[in-house]
Amino acid sequence: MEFTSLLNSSLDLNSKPLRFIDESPPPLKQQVLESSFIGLGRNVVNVKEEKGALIEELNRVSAENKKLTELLTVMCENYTELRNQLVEQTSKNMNGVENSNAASRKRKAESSNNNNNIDVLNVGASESSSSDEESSKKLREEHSKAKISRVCVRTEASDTSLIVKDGYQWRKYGQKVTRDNPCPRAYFKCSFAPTCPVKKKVQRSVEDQSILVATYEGEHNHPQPSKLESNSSASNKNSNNLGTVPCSTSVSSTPPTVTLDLTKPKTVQPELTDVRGKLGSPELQQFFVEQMASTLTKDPNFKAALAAAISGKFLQSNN
DNA sequence: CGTTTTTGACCTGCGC
DNA sequence: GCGCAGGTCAAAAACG
Repeated sequence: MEFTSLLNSSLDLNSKPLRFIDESPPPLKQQVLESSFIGLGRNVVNVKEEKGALIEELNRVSAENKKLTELLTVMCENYTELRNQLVEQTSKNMNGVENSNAASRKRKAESSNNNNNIDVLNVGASESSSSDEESSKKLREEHSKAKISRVCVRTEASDTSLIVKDGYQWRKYGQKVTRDNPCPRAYFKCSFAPTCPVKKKVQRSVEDQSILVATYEGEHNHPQPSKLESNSSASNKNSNNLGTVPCSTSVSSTPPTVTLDLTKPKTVQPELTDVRGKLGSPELQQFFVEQMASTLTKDPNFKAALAAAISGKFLQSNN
């Protein structure tokens, strides 16, 4: 079930379509022109009626504008609050809570699965179900060495780079074209600390090439560079990373991994619908807020009402 | 000049 | 043992 269908973002603010934009000027001018051909007395009466109607309309628009402003304020507050919760939660995870629950998955399954998004959501779900004792033993050894997590990042379609801004500093050490994906896979090592064992693989999704699939192996043995920089300097040259802090922390959270859009914060993330069952999780809460904002901004009625309200406000202030 | 990226070569694991 | 595919190395190039 599509979330957008649950949320009727159309506030019906435009049930009485405003006529300040596009439509209104011609009728007004037309009326004025027409009235100029009628008797002078009657013209004055028309102007007065018109003025009254306009004032009434302006009052209504002002009320709507106020409602909208309040709604937006509440939404912004909720968003900020949820975002802070997410940052708190994820920063806790970063401080070692996650260490006790090292996610694991089969390398073979990882490479053989073409559907990255589905893989992402199922990561770590059935790792120990293998009947092969030897392979599971190997897996356990592998898992004890490195924790693997995945994250999908939506990028601009025109963006051909394999760069995922997650707040860390990476050095590319290789690139390879894999068999099941025509897009090359890039290999990165964490270059912030020389001893940091974390590696990252980035490859575009086969199905949707605007989605970058980043696979992280291992855990950072140093704090996140972007956080340090943001603490030390306000004019951070890597200011892009600041916005991705909550996202990058979720990168290293335990699976299921969520898909995050680092470039379009308000874009709908359908992948998240599969984890909808986790009501109350910070990711989901943020998703809902983003979903609402997205739906509102995409709704033509909302836009029209907002534009009308703003123009109405201008007209009112001019009067 | 130091760092990062590129890219072909090489290594390793796995299936047959 | 051979071939294939994924992963890594390292020299050269590019960049700031």
